[in-house]
Amino acid sequence: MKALRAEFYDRPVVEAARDLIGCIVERGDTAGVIVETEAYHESEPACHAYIGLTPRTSTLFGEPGVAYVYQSYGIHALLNAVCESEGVGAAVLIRALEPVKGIELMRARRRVSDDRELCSGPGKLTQALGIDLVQNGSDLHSGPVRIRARAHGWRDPAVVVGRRIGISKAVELSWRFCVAGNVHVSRPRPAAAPA
DNA sequence: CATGGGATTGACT
DNA sequence: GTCAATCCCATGC
Repeated sequence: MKALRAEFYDRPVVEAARDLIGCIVERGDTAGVIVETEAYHESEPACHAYIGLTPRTSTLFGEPGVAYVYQSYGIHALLNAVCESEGVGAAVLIRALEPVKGIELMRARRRVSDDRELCSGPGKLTQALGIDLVQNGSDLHSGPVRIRARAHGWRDPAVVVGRRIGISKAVELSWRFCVAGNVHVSRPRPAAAPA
């Protein structure tokens, strides 16, 4: 299982968001399969890069294949994968994982009784994997946070497309991608894929 | 330097 | 369903 190279991320961010579904995020002894993503691009106002290059957004405008980690609501760290060419502000928000490795450690960090609560949200999964602002700007190919290619059984996942969550601008864009019917997707869960 | 707004979560009614 | 927690950073005086 190989970590994804920078070329994977150096293309339209919506394509990368769709194709990251089924890939694996690994951090130390913990790992999970990506089951939910959202795309953000400097051309639309919901993206942090919309305002232009600032100290906060400099990671977004940097090299593709790098982690953009920022603090939300003062409490949560949110993990993104920087996409498109250097100089273009775009990233994929990792919104949910299906835990596959280090589940005991995740339980200890999250302190929840239901395993569906371990990684079913962007702030939950960073807590479960021990990701914080220190990892902002780190390389997703060499670690400490790595994203690996799809494993067997995830080569062609059923993906549901919908509107992004928790934003007030550019809500009409259908840039959210979820694995159909997966219980580890965050709420609100999208409708099942049409037959 | 002071202010205000979140790409959320968890506790509570 | 409602709502507070809590802090980085962009903006404005």
